[in-house]
Order: sequence, then structure tokens, then C-alpha cells
Amino acid sequence: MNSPDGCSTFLVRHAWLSLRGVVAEALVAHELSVAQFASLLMLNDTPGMSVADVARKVSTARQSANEMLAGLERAGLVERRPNPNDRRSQRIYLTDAGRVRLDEALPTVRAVEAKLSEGFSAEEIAVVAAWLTRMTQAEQSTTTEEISTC
Amino acid sequence: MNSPDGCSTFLVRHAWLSLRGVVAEALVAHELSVAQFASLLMLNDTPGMSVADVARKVSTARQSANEMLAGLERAGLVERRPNPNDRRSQRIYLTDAGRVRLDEALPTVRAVEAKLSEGFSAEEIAVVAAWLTRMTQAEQSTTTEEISTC
DNA sequence: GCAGAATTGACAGGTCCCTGTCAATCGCCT
DNA sequence: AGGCGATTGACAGGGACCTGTCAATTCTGC
Repeated sequence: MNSPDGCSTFLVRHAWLSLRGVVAEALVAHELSVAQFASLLMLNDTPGMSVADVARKVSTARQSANEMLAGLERAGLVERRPNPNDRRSQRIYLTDAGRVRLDEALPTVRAVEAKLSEGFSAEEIAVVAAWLTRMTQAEQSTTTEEISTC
Repeated sequence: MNSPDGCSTFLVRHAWLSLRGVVAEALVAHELSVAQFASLLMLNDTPGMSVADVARKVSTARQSANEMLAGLERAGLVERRPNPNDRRSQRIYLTDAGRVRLDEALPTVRAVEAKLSEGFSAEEIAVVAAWLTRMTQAEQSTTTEEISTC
């Protein structure tokens, strides 16, 4: 796919690293990490998620999500409330401050991303999105699928 | 770009995580980590690089590359030779075993990647590659470009 | 109902990678 | 020639994330 590497995987990796860097840079002014921003985004879209839900949504470990949400909670951007239907879990909601913070940060991030995609048509972007989504469906066999061969 | 997140950055991240998982799974049979495989690939393409060169090529920190190369060296897949032109740096070369290992692993990885891209035309793949490459050109301002505004 | 499997949030421990730093060396410039 | 910034490889220390585990709770099959 690419001449020097030859593997699209590392092209995707490089793109992710660059994008993360740019987004992180855009977020320092809002005192948010990339992961925190992602969580705020998810929580705004789906309020009342549990820690485990957030972890699944941002595809990270439960504990990582827990630690990061603790940071957001310390900053007063999210709050945990007991879940009346499930005494194990807690529902997590954006506070007003969290919503304000997200409303401030989101346009910045969107602007950065839009600027980077300049020159690509909507159809091309759609193709890219389709390809990336296809990659995400690369479900790795959790239980190792080559057991019998040995 | 994507309905739930709304940010292409996280779609790229998700794609990278999935790809890394799949590639890592394909590489366990060859006893290679994804980073090690990338380094072998780069060193095969450009033999005699220094540790710093490898770090830049795989876009990681010098020390991370150093540790990983130490692992490859312990496994006998690469070797360090003094650089006659520069007594600070060392030239790193693939050993015969390293070349064999790479020749074994590369087809596996390529097959996995090709299988994932099934159904996309060459033109579409080219668009994806162009977009990803464009993202990698998102040079983050190392020296903060918004100094004057405050 | 109730035993067993699954899930949730939290904890410990470890890994990977990064930043900051250092002496040694190289390149440039005068 | 010689000073000075930049680079290289190595070291210490820390941050972010993960796996493995636990009690508590919920869900499921009988």
C-alpha cells in the first residue's frame, strides 16, 4: 500500500499518532486529554453510561476508563450517581461545566479535522470512513482460532 | 464523519487498535511484537540505520527503539556494528536469522491486511492511502504556533 | 426459588512508552 | 585550531494502560 513500509497497518498507525498529536494540541487550551475528550463526547451522546460502558465505547480497559473518569470527576466535568436498577454500577452524567467544556472544545477539534481533510470530496471521505470501519470489524479471535492446527 | 463519535480521529484510532490486534495475533506465531516487526521491516528496507534512525522511522522515542532493538538483538535477529564514520552511533543490521524471520512473517501480515481490504477496489484503496498520508502530514507545531495570540 | 455463570467497580502488579537528563561525539562557524 | 550547538546512546523516573483478581450484585437455567 505504501512503498517504504509496505503495510497499511503502519500507515494507519502513523495517521493515528499524527491526529492524536494535533487533537491533543488543540485540547491543551481546554485542559482536556484526548481520552477525556472522547469520553465527554460519548457521555454527551449517551448520558448515564456506567464505567464499563464508557470503557467499551472508547475501547479501553475498565480500569483505564475508571481512572480517567476520576480525573474528569475531580475537574467537576462529570458526576457519578447511583444506578437505581443496578446497585453494582453507577450512572455517569456530564455536569453543566462538562457540557460547557465540551461545547468549547468540540468545534476546535472539528475545525482541525476538517482542515486536514480539505481537498477530499465527500465521496472520497465516505470511502475512507467505510474502509476504516471495515478495519474496525477485524475482530481478533479472542479464543485463538488456530488451536487445532498444532 | 461517523454518526456516534462525530470525529474521524477516533475512527482512525479504532481502526489502528483493531489492526494492531489482528497483526499482533498473526505475529505471535513468529514470536514478534508489532513494533519489532515494523523495525525489521524498516531495517530490511534501509540497512545500517542507527538507533535514532529507527526511532524516527517507526515514530517512537529513541529509548523505546533502543529497548526494542535490544530485544531483537537478544533474539539474534539484528546485530549492532560500530559506525566507522561516527563513534557515537552504531549501525544496525538484520542477521540472516532476522531476514528469515521477516520473510516468514511478512506474507502472513500481508495476507491478513489483504483479507481485510477485500471488496475495495484499487482506486478506493488509493484514496484511503492518500487520505491517511495526508493525515500524517499534520505536523504538530513543535514550538506552539499560538504564542502571539495571548 | 436457587445455584451457577456473568458483570461491575475497585485493587495490585506489571508492561510499554515517554520525558528529562547526561557524557561523548560530531558538525559548523569563526 | 577551537568554541558551541546539535546529535547519539544510555540512564532514571513517571504516566498511561493493561491483565489478573476480588467481593458484591445481577442474570439465567433448572
